[in-house]
Amino acid sequence: MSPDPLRPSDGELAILRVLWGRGPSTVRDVHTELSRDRETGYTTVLKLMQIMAEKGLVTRDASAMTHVYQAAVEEAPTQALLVDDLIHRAFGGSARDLVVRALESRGASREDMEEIQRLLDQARKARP
Amino acid sequence: MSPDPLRPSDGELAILRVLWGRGPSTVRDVHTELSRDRETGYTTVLKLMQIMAEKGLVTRDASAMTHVYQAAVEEAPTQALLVDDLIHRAFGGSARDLVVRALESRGASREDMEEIQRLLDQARKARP
DNA sequence: GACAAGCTACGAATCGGTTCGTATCTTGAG
DNA sequence: CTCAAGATACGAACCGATTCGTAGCTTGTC
Repeated sequence: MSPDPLRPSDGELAILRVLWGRGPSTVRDVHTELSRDRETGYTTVLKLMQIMAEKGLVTRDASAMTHVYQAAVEEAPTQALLVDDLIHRAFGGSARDLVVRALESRGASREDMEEIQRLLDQARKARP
Repeated sequence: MSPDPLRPSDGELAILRVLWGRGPSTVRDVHTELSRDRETGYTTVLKLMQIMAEKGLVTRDASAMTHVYQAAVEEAPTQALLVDDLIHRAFGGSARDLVVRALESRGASREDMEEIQRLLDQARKARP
């Protein structure tokens, strides 16, 4: 029986994003990267990554003294999981309502909208 | 100095959604409504709503013995806050990427897409 | 081989969110 | 008035996530 797909916490997600971006990395790599944004202790990151390994969010190669970690979950499905979660928690299950809010957000530029337009056209053809 | 806008937790959001839907409600109203989905104790909901009142997420009318609570934050801005939060935590700030994932989600029907299409057209006219 | 630097392991403290038991108050029915 | 039902208040426990100090293990350099 495989465990339910895991919902990464805030800290876990931050680490996953580094791993997705950099590929296999050491704790130091991740810590250095995260330190650009937040002040955070080295052993804090280490501990978190150890826990993530236990949970199956990352795998690690411990053959060398300095372990090398790798994301064990893919970016797209994880994002989809989080989006789905929010859709249910805050939008009563309506993906449309979430998209509406996202487009209202100041984060959505004209180019974004054109990109989305294109994706919509594609989706329509694929799913007529 | 007004406090930062509050990010409601899971439980808080569930309660807010009831208040948004029902309008001013008693603890019992909310508890009854929530009990459709989850088994949850009455005093648990009570306590949570008391804390939310302290935080300013809800207001309450305590003039009668049975207090009446009301959402103190609006639905749309709160949703926008949560969407923005997710955009930054999981999508590196790209609203577009979030929308893409949302549209891929099984939750987005053809009608949703058409609705979104319409919204996009509107948005384009408004923001040329 | 001894040391310094860098690494992992791990226990403990903390924190916010959540849950619930219990005490106390209010009110309507009899 | 008395009692039972139902409400609020509040402390305490619990839980998962996070943080960090400290101990102990490698390894490269001299």
